[in-house]
Amino acid sequence: MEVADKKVALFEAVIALIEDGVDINSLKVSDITNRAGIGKGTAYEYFRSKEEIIIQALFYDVGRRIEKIRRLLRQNMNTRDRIFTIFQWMETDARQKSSFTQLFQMATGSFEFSNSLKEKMDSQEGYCREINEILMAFVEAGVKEGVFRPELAPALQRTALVSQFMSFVLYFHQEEISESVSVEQMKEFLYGNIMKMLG
Amino acid sequence: MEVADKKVALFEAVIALIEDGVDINSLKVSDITNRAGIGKGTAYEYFRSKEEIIIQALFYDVGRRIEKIRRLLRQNMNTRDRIFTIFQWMETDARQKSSFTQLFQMATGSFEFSNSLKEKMDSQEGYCREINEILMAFVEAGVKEGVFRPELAPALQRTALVSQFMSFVLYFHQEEISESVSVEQMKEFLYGNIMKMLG
Amino acid sequence: MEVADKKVALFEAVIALIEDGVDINSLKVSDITNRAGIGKGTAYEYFRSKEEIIIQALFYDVGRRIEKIRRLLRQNMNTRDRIFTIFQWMETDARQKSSFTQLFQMATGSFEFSNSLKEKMDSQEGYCREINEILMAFVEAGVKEGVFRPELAPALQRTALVSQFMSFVLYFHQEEISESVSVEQMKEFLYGNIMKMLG
Amino acid sequence: MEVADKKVALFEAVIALIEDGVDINSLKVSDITNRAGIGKGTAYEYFRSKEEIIIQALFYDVGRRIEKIRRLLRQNMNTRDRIFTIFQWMETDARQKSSFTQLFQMATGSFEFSNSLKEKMDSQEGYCREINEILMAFVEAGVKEGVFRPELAPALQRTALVSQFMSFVLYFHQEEISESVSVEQMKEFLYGNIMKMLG
DNA sequence: CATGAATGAGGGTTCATTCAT
DNA sequence: CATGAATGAACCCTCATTCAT
Repeated sequence: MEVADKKVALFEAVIALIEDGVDINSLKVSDITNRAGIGKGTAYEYFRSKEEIIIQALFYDVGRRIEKIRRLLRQNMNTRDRIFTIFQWMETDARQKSSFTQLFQMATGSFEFSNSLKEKMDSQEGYCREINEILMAFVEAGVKEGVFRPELAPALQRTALVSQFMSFVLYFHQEEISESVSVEQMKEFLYGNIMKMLG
Repeated sequence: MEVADKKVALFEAVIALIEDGVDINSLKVSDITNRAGIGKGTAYEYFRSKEEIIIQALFYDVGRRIEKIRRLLRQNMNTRDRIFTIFQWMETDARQKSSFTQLFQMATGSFEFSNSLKEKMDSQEGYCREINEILMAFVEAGVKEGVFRPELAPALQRTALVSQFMSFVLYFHQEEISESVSVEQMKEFLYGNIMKMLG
Repeated sequence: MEVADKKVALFEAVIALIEDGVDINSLKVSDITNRAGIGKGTAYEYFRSKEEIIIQALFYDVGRRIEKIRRLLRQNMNTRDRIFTIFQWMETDARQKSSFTQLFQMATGSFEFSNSLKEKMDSQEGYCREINEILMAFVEAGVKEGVFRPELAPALQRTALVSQFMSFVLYFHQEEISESVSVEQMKEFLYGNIMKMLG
Repeated sequence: MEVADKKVALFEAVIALIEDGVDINSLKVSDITNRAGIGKGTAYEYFRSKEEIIIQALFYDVGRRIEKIRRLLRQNMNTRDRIFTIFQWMETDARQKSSFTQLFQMATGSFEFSNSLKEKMDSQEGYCREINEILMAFVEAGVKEGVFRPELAPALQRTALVSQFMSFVLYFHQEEISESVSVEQMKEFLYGNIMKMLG
């Protein structure tokens, strides 16, 4: 447990730094360990390289957040509530410079980080797959509930869903629109869009 | 003009390297100048730092592509044709690791590059505004044409539009779906979504 | 006694590692203590530094081996038998990467180990003196026995002796010759050389 | 040629440091470049690693010295003169902590330096072979001249020769003997030994 | 102007040593 | 006492930037 504690302390430090706006590519080991309140050398008792720390930190964070949304969605509710639950979750957990954004960038392929760690990047798909599973379950439940059209290919339904969730992320990054449209209005608009596309 | 030539040569080199899959954060000055076929020191005759080169290169590329889509959209056509024109443009110009993707990442905020250059990042909004203008003109034309509902706030119409364009980018990054759904099917699906949301 | 046991355990570990082919300059404290089966910190209860451990280990090993050859040579025998006894001893005790080789390298001066420990290096001459005593006693006995010429300065006689013993060490390091000449042939050749030089 | 100059400057710096008594294993890149009068980074324009610098420096030095002894031995002379020529050469070129000593230690196998460069160590045998060739030519010439017994296997003749040359090196490292026996006396003694063994 | 050789600041990593348990 | 987790000094190497030619 001690070991896990130290690892987690480093993870939290990485996440905190990212949320503070430090670019992932300019994170220094000393920054991380200082933030974690431990010595520079100590990090190497638990990880073999800086990259290992950062990547595992991202995975740790994303995993934690995915677990959370999973738990939230397990509660019985209808599709509308589920969609708003996801909006709520994104608002608190997947906003800004969080590791969710990092993940998204991984998905678009530009997060290379280092040539030697592409292998690890593949296991990242593990999380993509997890997210995908959540989305597919979401789609399935919507169909079962009778609010999503069953004849539409699930992959396309998922695409439509994701498009509105991405819009929600973008909303937070566009000062201009977030000033003229309230969060609640935006949620209703996006929800309406989903229903128009899939209903 | 000589000067502009050298600058452009450097820009093209940066763009070529990015399209070759080199991560933007691991671009080296020597790589860029070698690719541009000029001496390493020469780059510093025209730019004050590596970051200046790269950022201006991205802007150069994005600007050129925006100019292209502007020109394409100036041709008289209906909304459907305009949407497919944009799809077409994205397919050839904004695919992969292009500067469009980079721009998108700038938009989501994680492309910091360096703490000392945040100021330059702000001028990036210049391009965002340009893109925004294009989109707003697009919306306006759709309304004028009678295919987009006029009562919907333009900012929301734009959001809906962008969501489907983003989905198109994502489509190219998801092997799983790009294998089961053809590009044409996806275009039709996304077009349909736009019409459902805005029509 | 406990204390001595721990020290000896560390010495044996150092010697074992050297005989395993680990370079003396890349020995790590953790390697040594792991091999000795004790905790890393414990080593510092008995020694002030890594270098102290290693140097003392070498001395311990060399001292033990010298004691052995002393004992062997105390048995009454003639010069020829004594020479072959030394060959035999070298074959089993002073071969390979043993501390004898290390000692030899100390003698040729290149084993510095660290600038701060030159003082300790001087005490190393203690062992040189011991070896020297053995050799001088050897020479004296040879003269007394009447097989070594008495008119030759003992220091020179010793030089001649050592030259053939060194050749024996070298023999083990030259695959080319150790394949074409058997150990016994080599011993006879070197013995003959000694007699030619000193007889 | 410029390039070669820089390389040679680094080689000379390494050699000078070694002759100053700095241990080969504690040479720092900054020491070397400071001594060579160039910037630290510059070394990496010509070599890929510190080890490459040091190893090539040793080879450079040994090669140069071997070339010198070759040239000296090419002059027509009898065996006695050749032996004294080698003594002379050792006195000026192969004394002390020179790269010759380093080479000798490589030969006895304890110069590991680094695990990743064992391959290069094999090419070191190139020099061993060169030295061997010189010695074998020496033996052959002695036999042809009629001063070395032809019936003795060349490998054994070489062993005998080397034993006395090694004794000469040792002589310089033993204050005790170098104080009581003059260099010339030692040379005559060792020469006499060679003739007794091989004549 | 154009160059690329030279530079050195900066950062990742190792490992001897310490000290709280 | 014994331990091994924690530490940070030390060092190799990279690469953006400079400047003499």
